[in-house]
Amino acid sequence: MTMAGAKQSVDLSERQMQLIAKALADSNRYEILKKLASRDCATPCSDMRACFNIVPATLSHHMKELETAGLVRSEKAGKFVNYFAETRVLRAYLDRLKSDLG
Amino acid sequence: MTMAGAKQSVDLSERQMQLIAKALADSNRYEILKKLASRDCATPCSDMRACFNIVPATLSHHMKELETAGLVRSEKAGKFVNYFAETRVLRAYLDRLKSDLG
DNA sequence: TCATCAATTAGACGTTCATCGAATTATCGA
DNA sequence: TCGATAATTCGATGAACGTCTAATTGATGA
Repeated sequence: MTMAGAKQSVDLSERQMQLIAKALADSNRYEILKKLASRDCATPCSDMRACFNIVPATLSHHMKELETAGLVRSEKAGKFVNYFAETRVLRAYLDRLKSDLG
Repeated sequence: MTMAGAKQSVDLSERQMQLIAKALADSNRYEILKKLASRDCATPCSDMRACFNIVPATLSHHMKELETAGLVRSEKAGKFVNYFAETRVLRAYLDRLKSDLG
């Protein structure tokens, strides 16, 4: 039992560690995640299509990669989709890198 | 001017950020780096060939990738090559991720 | 209901990548 | 000097990836 009120810490599998590293290795995805993390509110899909010079299909592909890696969560809002950065997963990734490679 | 005696902090270019992420995305390279980081002493090339089920050419390729990313430094010792983990670069990478995406 | 718009999926294309065997370079000991 | 050993480089191959266009799904408002 950990401290009451503390957010559950995330445990990452080897597979997820690879997925995260791969997700961060593409500059478009990195910028997308950076933007998502900078606002801590919902960010609609179309907002990002305006920022990054990519076609909808490509953006969709990248968002899926980020979601599969666990770095991003999505919520449907009618016709639209909102995205959120999963900061806990990123933190877990950083902690793991530090403990494995520090 | 920073504190006297403090190691110079490393500034990473966008390009190097990508190279590091990509270097960490391969499981063989990750394990190699992990091994290198666990010993803080020199590790000969042949030591690693014994641990990972890789042919010399492939190991050479991975070490080059890690060196290009800046995560590893090498020193020739006669017929052999010794490798060292560049912990300062890794630390800089973690700091940068935290400040960009935290 | 139907036309419109948001987003995803499917399929294709060119590039990058991990891996290997073979050839090459470099160093050491006999 | 010469054979043996360590490591790198070269060239090839098959898989994975980023990107695009076109087709599809899903939801909204007229």
